[in-house]
Amino acid sequence: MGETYRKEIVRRIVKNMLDIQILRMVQTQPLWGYKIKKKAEADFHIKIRHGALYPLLNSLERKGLLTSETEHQTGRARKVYNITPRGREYLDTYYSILKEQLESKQPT
Amino acid sequence: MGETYRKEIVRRIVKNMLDIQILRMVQTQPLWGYKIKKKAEADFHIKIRHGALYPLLNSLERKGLLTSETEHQTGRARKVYNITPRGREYLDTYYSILKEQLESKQPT
DNA sequence: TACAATATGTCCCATAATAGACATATTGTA
DNA sequence: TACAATATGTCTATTATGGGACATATTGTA
Repeated sequence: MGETYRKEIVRRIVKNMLDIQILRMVQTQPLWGYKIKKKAEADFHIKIRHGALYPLLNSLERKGLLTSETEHQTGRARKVYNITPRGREYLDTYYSILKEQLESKQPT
Repeated sequence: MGETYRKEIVRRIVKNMLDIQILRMVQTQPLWGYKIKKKAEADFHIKIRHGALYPLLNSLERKGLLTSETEHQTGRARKVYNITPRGREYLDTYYSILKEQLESKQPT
């Protein structure tokens, strides 16, 4: 069927909205950078560079959309991220705009 | 209410998916560049540079997502754009990915 | 003892994107 | 007759982005 452009559009959305995709993943379950990388690569079939991901995670924490706790149990320390109320607000706003796009309304 | 991030997210979507927003507008009614600029600025409350818009419209036509007919009636000639079956396919794929995002599914 | 995998971080350079100017043409209005 | 609005187009200098290297640390395995 008409899935010619699927890969291209998914790629564009993940590339430009990677922070939002991270919020979506972390909302489902707390995750750390390395796991987010692996999960995003598996889910979206695109390559995520860690050199871009870790600075992004740090900036999301600075913006108050994520919080982190360092876990020392396994191997090298992991920074496990959780979504904050602000992060949920950001996601909810995103979802409400998507709904309007689907209803063919222009965001106001 | 929680609309703190609304402007920012709309801006990001329109900036990164301007071609898709153009397809959405043109699907509703045939439009020309100047009108698309004015409509996008009114609907999304962002500034659209014509120096970016016209090359984008030409590339959408080259890709077969839009077709144009030149109208000579009024003032300077207008290139009135219509969406093509390919353009509709592109939009439909976009909408199906948005639906998956809303259902919290990962695109496959 | 290497090497692969896990885990997080910075930095640079080449390429890509963007803002804004330059360019032209028509119509209506002050 | 200017000027604003309509209408479409290109070009360049600056800015932003991205790929990939450099860096370090731990655990498990061949």
